[in-house]
Amino acid sequence: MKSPSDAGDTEECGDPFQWDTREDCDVRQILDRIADKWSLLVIALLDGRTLRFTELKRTIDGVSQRMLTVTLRQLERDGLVKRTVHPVVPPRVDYELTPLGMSLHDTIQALVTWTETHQSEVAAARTSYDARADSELTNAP
Amino acid sequence: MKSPSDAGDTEECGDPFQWDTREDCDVRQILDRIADKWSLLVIALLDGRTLRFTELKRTIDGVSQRMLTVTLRQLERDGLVKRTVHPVVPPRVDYELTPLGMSLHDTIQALVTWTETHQSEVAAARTSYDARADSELTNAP
DNA sequence: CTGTATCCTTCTCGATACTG
DNA sequence: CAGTATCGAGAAGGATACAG
Repeated sequence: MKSPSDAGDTEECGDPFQWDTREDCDVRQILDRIADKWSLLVIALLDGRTLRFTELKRTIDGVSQRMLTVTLRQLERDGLVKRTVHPVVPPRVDYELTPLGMSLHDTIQALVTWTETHQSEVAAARTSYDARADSELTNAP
Repeated sequence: MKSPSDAGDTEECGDPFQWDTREDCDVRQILDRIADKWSLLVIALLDGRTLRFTELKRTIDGVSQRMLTVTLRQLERDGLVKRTVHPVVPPRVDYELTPLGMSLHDTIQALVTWTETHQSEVAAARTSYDARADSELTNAP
């Protein structure tokens, strides 16, 4: 079901169990990029609207100016985000999703939704695991 | 500095525009974890089957023994992967998705599929971006 | 306002060696 | 086979200053 051999690509990822696990594969490179902490948040936030640099920075708690700039540049380079500079003073730069970015947004949003839905289960699992590891340390020094 | 001065701020992740962007939010923590490079691959590979440690290591090109161990421990702690130790010699440890992990797998797989489907578009966007940046450099301002 | 450039700390990650 | 432990290189990331 995950045969990547449809884009006329030269990658020999025909094996459904092996697909793109090689490091030099394009899919791996792209996956590493969009699976990025900040990229995920930016794409999730640019949900059908335009935001300015400062708005993004203010909304994403904890992001530094540098990392936001770097992230936006990467997303722009990958064709996921469109950057519009308005020649006014003070400068105004708008960011919005491209059609490609919008198609990715649906998937990203599904990931966010899953996290929101199952966060209590994950938290419970962590507590359980930590308790178990703790008792093992006590019982078997 | 994890005090976002939320004196009267409510933990309201239901807001579609603000949701979980604060760093101390559980969703952010979990998102950072599952958006991890290796976690993504492991979950994608454990698609309805059981794999041994060595099988995973051999399949995921480029992963070190250390990172695979760390990743698997995290996934086990989060309740996404079940680890089964068989008391035999030589040791045999099986890894498989838990029901919670399976529910996440669907979303992860969608992300992988998106990447496979759109990798050529992303590659084209990168080429275009690089060419544009290059010509700007040539056009010495 | 929206960056770029620089320095510097942090911490991930890989290589290696060793254990049950 | 399946880890654990340790260490060092190098990247990631934050703080700051400054420019357009």
